[in-house]
Order: sequence, then structure tokens, then C-alpha cells
Amino acid sequence: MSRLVQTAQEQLRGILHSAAQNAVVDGTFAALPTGAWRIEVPANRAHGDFSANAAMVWAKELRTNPRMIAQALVDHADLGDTYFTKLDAAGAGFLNFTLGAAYYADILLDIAALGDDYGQSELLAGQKINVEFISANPTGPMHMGNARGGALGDCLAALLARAGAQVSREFYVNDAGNQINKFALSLDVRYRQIVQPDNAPDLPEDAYQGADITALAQQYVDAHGDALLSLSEQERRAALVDFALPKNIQSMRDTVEKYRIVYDLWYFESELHKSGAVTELIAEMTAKGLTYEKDGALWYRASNAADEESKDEVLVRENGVPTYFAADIAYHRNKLLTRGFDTAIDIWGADHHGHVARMQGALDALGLDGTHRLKVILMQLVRLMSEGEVVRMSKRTGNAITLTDLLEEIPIDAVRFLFNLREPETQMEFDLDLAVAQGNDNPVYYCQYAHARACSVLRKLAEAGHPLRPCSREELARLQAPAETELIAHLAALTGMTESAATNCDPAKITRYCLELAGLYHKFYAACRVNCEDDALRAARLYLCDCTRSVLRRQLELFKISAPEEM
RNA sequence: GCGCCCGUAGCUCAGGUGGAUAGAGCAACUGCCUUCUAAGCAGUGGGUCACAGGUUCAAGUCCUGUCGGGCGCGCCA
Repeated sequence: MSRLVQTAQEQLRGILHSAAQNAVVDGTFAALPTGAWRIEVPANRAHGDFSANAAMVWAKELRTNPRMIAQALVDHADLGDTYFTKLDAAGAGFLNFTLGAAYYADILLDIAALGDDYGQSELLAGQKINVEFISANPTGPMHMGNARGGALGDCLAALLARAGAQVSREFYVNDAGNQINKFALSLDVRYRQIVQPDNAPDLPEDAYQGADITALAQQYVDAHGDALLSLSEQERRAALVDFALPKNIQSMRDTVEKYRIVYDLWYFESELHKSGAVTELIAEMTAKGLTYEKDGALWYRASNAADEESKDEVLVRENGVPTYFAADIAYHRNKLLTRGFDTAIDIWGADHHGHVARMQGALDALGLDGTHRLKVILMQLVRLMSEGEVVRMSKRTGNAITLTDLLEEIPIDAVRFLFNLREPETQMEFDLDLAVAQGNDNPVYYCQYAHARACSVLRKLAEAGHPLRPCSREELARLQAPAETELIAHLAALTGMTESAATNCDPAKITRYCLELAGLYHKFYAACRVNCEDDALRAARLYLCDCTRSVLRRQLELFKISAPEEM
């Protein structure tokens, strides 16, 4: 939490501690209570700014009912030289603290002094975190699921960095393994269907059916004609893959760039095989006695007495080719050991959940503490809605809505914002109509509008001869209307929100924070006229506008969402 | 059959790690622009927190069971 919030809470603890001591001195309490209590923020702000549950916690050891204890504490408390101006007992024994104007004034001075650094935290300082996301299969175009993963991963990375971590964004390119063989086969069939239509096989059921495959084959024909027919099947397929795969990868890079995502590293699965990392890993696992041979394959012994549920897995197939699982262990070993990340965060579709425990277990077996150092965020799939109906997407027929299509139809601001409005593991609907709507139902516009409005006020008043100016603590303390203090209280909560969002790996907390901040600003705007007669009050309100504008812009831009000055 | 996720207002969702009368936004209705952006604000109606037990001063939140929805359980990735 921010310095000032922390200061206020320390004062609060001090007040209650002294009150309890005073109560012991005059005999009201038999002894100094020791039970640990907490500071909370009441759901209903009319109750105060903070509340403490000390009286309820202490009820047992003091053998008195909570209300009596609360009242005794109030009677023995001295607010003295603190930010608090009011303390009262309420409800079942809550102690409600109300902050005075000096606190709000100091919050604003703090925000102005820290500028873009306001809201930042040192919570994760010193931690190296790798965030891997999208990692779409390069054999085809990216789809809606990748859209959610992209928005989530990129914003999560930004959030962790804001909480002090050293963050690296990574895309894992699965350019090896079975799906590449399938890709090769599909391309080959399509190629032959084009160059020798009379003597070409049909595309097998389990091959890639998409129109993108045919298009790639056609591109090859356009560039090189039917020269491949004279080669062996193996050579022909290799040539087609060498031609098509880089094109697909480039197209992923282009799409991702349009999506405003910048990766620190594109890591190629093929590198793991070429460099010998997979072979090394298998040797290490074998040396540690984690493997055995059966049916000509090499198995990883996941099962053990402690966990009967775990199932053994194949590492090397009967044909000598390592499985995806083997490569993936090698990949994570590379992240956690070779490259020294403290934590690896992977964002996967929820359909991969079965893989999580296996992966962590294998890393644990290697002594890498996968249980704690590998965090997998499982995203539930997205249902695309339009005009109140589900837009069906089918991979098989090849008419799936691609990420590229989506980004062409919908403003990037809206996509990034809307995908970060819900927690990752909830099944969400993505409403196409809402995303393109330029109206009040679209949450991203609501936030941007609040920002533009604040900018406009600052601009207009400057033109009228009232530019933004520094304010004294006394001037800022004039901000006492409920709409003003509620707005400032929310501004004060930003750092705590950064920390909570980072701890929970949940960027949605930040988008919702922005929505609420925008709402409170709109309320303030309606309730308090900035351009009023009183010079000090006008200056203080302008100052508040500027702080709100600054925080809102910083948060939107953290997620690479634009904060327009005019709309 | 086994495992993971979810179930809160008509709809989409919050609910700070157990706290006070469960909150927003859409949708519906009613007001508010001669002054800083009406892409806004104010107000009204709307709930058996899926259901049943349990844990305690206190349960939407924790534990068990049931029902309903989504997704997994390959020498696929």
C-alpha cells in the first residue's frame, strides 16, 4: 500500500494500542489483550474510512461483550496528532475511524510529487519473472482464445513490473513435433491438388482443413511452380514447411505487434531439440531414476505411493521421438534453472488443465520446486456473442474467426480492456457489438471519457485564466464534499490495488479500478463545479482533476490503452 | 467413472482472503444541459447468493454432500 495509507494505518494501530493500555491502567480492562486483529475498509463508507475488529476479537479473553469493549476503547482513545478526526463504536463492536481533510490533502500532494511512479510498489522487487503467453500453434492463424491470452498475459506482465518485479515476456513457438508433420502433410496434399489435380490424394480427416493451408500451398506454387513434384515426398514436405512456417510465424509477429504486445523473447521449441537440451533432460531424469522402459518407449515414473492419482507419462516414443511433454519439461527447466527465473508464469487454455500437475510434479522431481515456481493461469474459453447470439467457431471447417480479423473489426483499446475485465478463470462472453459500440455501454469509453473530460476542464480553465497551480495543504483541505473525499480515497487505494492484483495475478482488478475511478470522477464533476467563485477551492479542485487525470492515464497506458485528451 | 473450473438481480459481472442493511453496469421507468465534454449525473423498481447440512461471536466467502453448466482424462500438443 502507499506510504500515506500505511502511515494512517500505523496511527490507527497506535491509537488502539494506547487506548487499551489506558484502559488497563484505570482498571477497565483486567489485562492487556493480545489477540491479533485487523484493519478493514468498511463496505459502507458512511461507517468510516477504516474499521478495526479488535473489540470482537478480544471479547473472549476479556470476558466482556464486544460492544462494551469497543465503547471502552473509544472512551480511552486519543486521536491527538493523527490523520483521524473521528472514532466511534458501531454495530456488533466495530471501531470506525474517520479520516480528516489533512489526510486527503496529503494524498493529493503525494500523487503530484510522485507523478507516474504513484501506484508503483516494491512488493516483488528483486524477483525475476517470466510470463509466457499466447504461444499459439504456428501451423495456423491465431484465434479468439489467443486474443484473451494475449490481453491477459501482456497486461499481467505490465502489472507485475509495476509491482516491482523484473519481467520478461515470452512466446513459445511450437515449431517441432507432430503438429509440424501434420502441417507438412496438409500442405503437401494441397500442393499436389493444385499442381496435379487429377492425380492427388484427398485431404485426410485429421489433417488441417483450413483455407489458410490451401492459400499457403498456392503461394508456393505462384513462387516456384511444380518443381517439387520431382522430389521425394520427404524433401517436398520439408521444402513446403520451410516455406510456409516462417510465413505463419511472421504473420503471428505482425498480429501481435498490432495488438501492441512486445515480446522480449520468441523461444523456438526446435532449439530445445537442436541444442540437445531435451536429450540432456532425459539423461538427467534417467540418472535420477525417474524413468523406466516399457513397450519400447521410455516412461517417466510419475506415480508414487503418496499420490495414487498420478499417471506415468511417455518421454520418448517407441519410434525414438521425444514427446511434447519431454520437450516441455526441458523448456521449463531452461526457464527455472538455465535462465534463472524465480517464477515462470504460463497462461494456458483451460483445456490444458490436466497438464498442470504433471508439469509441476516433473519439475519437483528435478528439484526445481515446480509446485511453487511454476504458476499456470488457466483461462476459460471465450464465447463470442453478436446480436445476442453465440458466434460459432469451428476449426474443422476452417472458418474460425482469427485474431487478425478481430483486431481489424474492433478497436485495440476495447479488446485489451474487455478481455481484462473478468478474472481469467471465469467463462466469459465477448460481445462484438458492445466492443465496437462508441457509446455509454462500452466500459472502455466510459474510462476514456472521464480522462478526456478532466483534460477538457484543465484546458478550459487555463484558457479562462485559471491554469493549474501548486496548492498548499490548507487549500487542498478545502476538498471536503463527499464526492471529493470519495474520489481521493479511491486514488489513495491505488498502490494497494496494484499489490493485490499482482499477488492474485489478476489484471482485471486494475481495469475495474479504472472503471470505478472514472465513475467517481463523473460523480465529482456533476456534484462539484470546478470553475467556482472561490479561488482556493477552484485551485484545489483543478488539482484534484489533474491527479485523477494523471492516475487514470497512467493506469490505462499501463495496459497500453490510449487515454485521449479529447473525444 | 475419475479430475479441474464455474453457479450471486431479467442479462453481464463485483464482493480486499470470515465481518455491519450482498453491490455495480446493462435493460425498464422518471428527472437534470443559458455556465467546466449529456460518451455524463441523480432517482425508482428488481435477490431463498443453485440446494441441503456442518464449522463460530459472525458464512456469498471455509468443509462435506446433492443438482446444474463448461472442460479434461492419448506413445496429441
